[in-house]
Amino acid sequence: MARMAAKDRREELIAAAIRVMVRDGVTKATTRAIVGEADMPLGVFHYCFHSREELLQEVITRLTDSSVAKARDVFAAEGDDLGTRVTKTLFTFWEGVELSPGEHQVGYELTHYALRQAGFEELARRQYDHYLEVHQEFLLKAAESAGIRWTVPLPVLARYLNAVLDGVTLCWLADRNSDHSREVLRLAGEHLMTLVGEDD
Amino acid sequence: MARMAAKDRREELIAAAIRVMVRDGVTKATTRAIVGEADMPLGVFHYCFHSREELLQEVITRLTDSSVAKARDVFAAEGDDLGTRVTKTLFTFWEGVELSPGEHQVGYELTHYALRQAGFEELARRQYDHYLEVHQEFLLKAAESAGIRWTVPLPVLARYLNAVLDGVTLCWLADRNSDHSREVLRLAGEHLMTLVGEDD
DNA sequence: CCACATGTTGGTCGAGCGTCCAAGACACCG
DNA sequence: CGGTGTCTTGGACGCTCGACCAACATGTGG
Repeated sequence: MARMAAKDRREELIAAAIRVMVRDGVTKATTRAIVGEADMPLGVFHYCFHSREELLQEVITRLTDSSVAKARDVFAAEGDDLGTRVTKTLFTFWEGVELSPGEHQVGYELTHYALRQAGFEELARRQYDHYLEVHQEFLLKAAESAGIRWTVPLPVLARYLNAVLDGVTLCWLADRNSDHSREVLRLAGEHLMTLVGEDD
Repeated sequence: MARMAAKDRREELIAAAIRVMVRDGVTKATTRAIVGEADMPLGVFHYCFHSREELLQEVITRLTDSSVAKARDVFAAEGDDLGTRVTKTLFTFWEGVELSPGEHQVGYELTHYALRQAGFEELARRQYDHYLEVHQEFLLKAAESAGIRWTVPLPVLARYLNAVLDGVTLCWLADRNSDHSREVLRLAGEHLMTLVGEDD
């Protein structure tokens, strides 16, 4: 095998682990499956990682960071009125779900894994802290640029938004009813538009 | 060990499996952990079940049936106006979540397990079909006894309700923010009340 | 009382798992 | 050139898992 710095190999292994998880699920992402995906000999694994848990920890943070970044890109669009901006954001998010369901599925699987693994609960908490933060940020900026304020406390509204997106995704992963899922998003978007007040 | 019909032993093993899952998670529910919880010798397991998957299948259907039945009990209350009835239902559901988080956690874990296990996807679909059906039933009966109709198609509204509950629960399992979770439920309840029209 | 069905038990098998290690290959620097 | 630190590799370990089975115990019906 070509000689490579341990740091670089770590990155490739993390990427390979994510690919395996997306394709086959978190539980199937064994050390052997991961090095197999990366086409490396087994011994490499524990030369680059203290333990399998260390890699999993890394995967969780990378994956939430990347999905947070992806979400931030979603609401980059300026120049629309509040209503179409909210709608666009919701449906752009939804496109992402339908385009790559595996990634979202892995997100949930990792959350539940972390909640059960002693010492990993904190990671699950941080995961949702980030999600809530992103949604709050979106709501704040949208309100600012539209010159309105939300009539519901921002943390609550962010949690509501997060809940609807998570809930719709979860249900769709099970029954794949795209039409109804989109209708729910439309409904939630319209609801948000009823929660605006005059700017203060 | 006292002699017992295989059918009865099956039931005890299923119950033991559920206890293990609620306490330690689905992945920890190994054949050995389950017979240990039921205080039976290991050999019993494959005398009562073809395979571990057969038991898991049974656990999934039992657990969704029981949570569906529990949900049905929640909205038994008659004699209130629509608003308080909706509120009461949401918060009774929420009490159940805070009282026994493990059960709900297991529900999600089993969904994701089923979605990954070849031949089990159908079970995940059925699980959510049942949930949606219960929510739809609630919305229908509530509307009937209040003499109103919903201005949104019932399947969509049921999915919306399901999404909010699932999403709030999932987020709370990670960060345990009860106050904000309840505020979200209140918000969703108020939203529902804006979706009523005159009876037709 | 025998025969047959049903239930009980402890041990064992092979596979897969995370982890570890010794031995070698390679690169860089004094 | 020799030495030192970094990387590579295949194999091996101890363990847990789902599954299986032969031998035995117990109940039931003729």
